[in-house]
Amino acid sequence: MNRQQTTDGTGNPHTGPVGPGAMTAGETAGTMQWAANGSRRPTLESVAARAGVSRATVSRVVNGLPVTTASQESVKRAIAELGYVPNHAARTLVTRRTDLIALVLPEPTTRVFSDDPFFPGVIHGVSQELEAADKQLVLLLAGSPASHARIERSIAEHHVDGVMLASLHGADPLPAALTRIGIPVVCNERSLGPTSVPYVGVDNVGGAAAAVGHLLAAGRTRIATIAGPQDMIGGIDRLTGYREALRGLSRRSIVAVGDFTVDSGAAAMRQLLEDDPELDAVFVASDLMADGALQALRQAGRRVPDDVAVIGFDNIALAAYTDPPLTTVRQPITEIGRQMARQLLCLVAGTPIEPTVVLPTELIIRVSA
Amino acid sequence: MNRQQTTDGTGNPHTGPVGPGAMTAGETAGTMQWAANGSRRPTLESVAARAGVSRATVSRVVNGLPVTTASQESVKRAIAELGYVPNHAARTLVTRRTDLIALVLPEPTTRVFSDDPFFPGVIHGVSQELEAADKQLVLLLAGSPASHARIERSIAEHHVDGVMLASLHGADPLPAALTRIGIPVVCNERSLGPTSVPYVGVDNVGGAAAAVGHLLAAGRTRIATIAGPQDMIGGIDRLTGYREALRGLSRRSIVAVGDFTVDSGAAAMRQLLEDDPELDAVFVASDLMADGALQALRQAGRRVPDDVAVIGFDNIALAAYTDPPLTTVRQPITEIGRQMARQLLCLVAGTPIEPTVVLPTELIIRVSA
DNA sequence: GTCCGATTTGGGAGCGCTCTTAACGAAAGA
DNA sequence: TCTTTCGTTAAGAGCGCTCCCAAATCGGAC
Repeated sequence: MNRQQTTDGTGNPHTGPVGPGAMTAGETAGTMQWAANGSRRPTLESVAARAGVSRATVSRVVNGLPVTTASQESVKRAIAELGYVPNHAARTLVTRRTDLIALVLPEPTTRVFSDDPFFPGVIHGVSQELEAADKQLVLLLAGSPASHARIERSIAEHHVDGVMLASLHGADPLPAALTRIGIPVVCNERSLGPTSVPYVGVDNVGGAAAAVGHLLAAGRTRIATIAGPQDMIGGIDRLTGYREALRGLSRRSIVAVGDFTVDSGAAAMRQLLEDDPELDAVFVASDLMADGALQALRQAGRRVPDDVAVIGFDNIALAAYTDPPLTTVRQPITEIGRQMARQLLCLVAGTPIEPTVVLPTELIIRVSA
Repeated sequence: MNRQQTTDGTGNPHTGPVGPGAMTAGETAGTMQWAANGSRRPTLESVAARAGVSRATVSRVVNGLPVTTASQESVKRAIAELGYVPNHAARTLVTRRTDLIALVLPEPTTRVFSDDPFFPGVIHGVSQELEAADKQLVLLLAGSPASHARIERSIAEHHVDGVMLASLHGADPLPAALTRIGIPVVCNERSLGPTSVPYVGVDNVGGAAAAVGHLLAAGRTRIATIAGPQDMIGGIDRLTGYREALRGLSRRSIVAVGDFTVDSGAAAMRQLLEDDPELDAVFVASDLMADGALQALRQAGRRVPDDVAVIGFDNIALAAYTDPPLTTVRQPITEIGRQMARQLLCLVAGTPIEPTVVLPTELIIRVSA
């Protein structure tokens, strides 16, 4: 990392042959400087000229195709001497690959990166997998409808090789639009729209049912739920799991709906206490909402878990720090990202995949239930 | 969003003129389908042929350059009919712009996206600003040394127009390497290396001093600190602020060092209690470490804030939920991202900038001090 | 020494776009 | 009516790379 700046003639615009003698004594071989003197970066052509071979041969070396050892060596030396780096755009133009993978987060950005560690977790998993495949991650945050259009355009420009969609709302037209453009798509959770797209989901129903089962086993009798938004799979399926666990037990379901935020959880909890002051347990469809519910219960003078047991969903870091620490259903967030990336990479490579991946959830018992 | 699939001949490989009569009755003008029949996407050439003008004229329309109303209209119609979208790679090849901006996070990925909301916050700010400028965000997570090399290569490929570096450790060679490549760079906090790079920082010294001042004003006499890593500006400057506030008061400084994680904070706290059992206050250089410190104090049987006052730094969401809620120094994380992006966009556009931006910090008083 | 087959290499075309240059057409002046 | 001038448009030359195909080269067998 101690390269020195040189101003020799090798980086000049002329692309004619450059003899080996062109290097002056002051140069450090392998670390030549082409940016400093304002000249163009070296091209395949200039490397070829220096190595005394053709463009095609250099291209073969760069791409690891078979070449005789002799020319391989001279090419490699020329590459090192000139500091050649292939031009990404030129390569993309002909191969039609960009090695770019997009992750679309169609949430208002304020929600995406405020408290909810879901998206950071997904990004983490995705980037692990992409790094291994030597692809780059393009982050597309679609807060406004305007950016929705922008995303579609940017993808239509064939700017990326594949797209991951996380956390879709309702029958979002994006999966269908992207499929029509002919670009590989993988979703987080199944699509609610008419178009079916490969997806990676978690066992929301099973997780919710396990939570409610735990409450039942603890002898709770009036179990309410704070559901998530009913235009999202997570919201819908966790409510379904709650209902399934209660079905046949002649237990009435007591439902309020939130939008996965802390405030909506608190509001929903107040509503539930009003609807049924006798309730002794709540299954909440997200930890953030559960935190809001805990606050509301405290304000209402209910003790947790003595008076009311509370179970959340997600197992975010915050869950261990609420008062009391939150019993919750863990979903493997990082693994979702990893699996989405893995699936998409297969799709991009043309390898057939199992279009549906459902990851398990797990009940984490702390203090609140 | 209700396009229908058609299989007319317009999308065929031939690029000769296509008369207006080529559209069959079954087509929906403006929504033609070129991907479904496996043919190539329309090019400038095919749009030109259909509009009865030259490539150059279409290019002008696409780029908003002046063109007579007549040809403008026919071109726009042809673009709509063919569903033309410009090819990003081809454009990049000649303009040498990619409209891609990289954000490099040179942390072990596990730390980047686990509990620390610093990076999500920066990403949030950055993407707000980039969206406004119609640039795309490429996320480069540099966990291992191997990925360090990968990042340098990918940037050398002229894959992005500019780079933002967040949270550098020590004298990281990356800023210098990127500057040498000739690509605009903006850092988060000033560089510790020999190369000076434009940066956006926060008033770490002032924030730390304010925190310690608050402790002094509350009558605390033995004020310790848990410093951050001493190879990062945040770690160094917050320690400096602590020392400056104590200077001249003939107060001994009591220092332990952590690495910004919860566990290191707990360990440091235990060390401090051992070094000076009489201490009555701690300024901790990050909220995550402060949370660890709180746990350690609880385990040691010290009451907060009665026995020991604690102040953190960052004001992450968790700070409001610790036991007791944490008094801390807020730094405007999103604004850091926004400013970095704004600075970099200027640099990319060739506009001169003020190379140093320092954002204010603010003491948030809760319960712990 | 010659021939054939198998490798290896070089040249050329083309990916889709922008930008410069030159030709073109229309309007204005003589 | 003919020339001058201005604005518009068309054509062409790349940008740097990959890939195809033909030419060159090598090795071994006869």
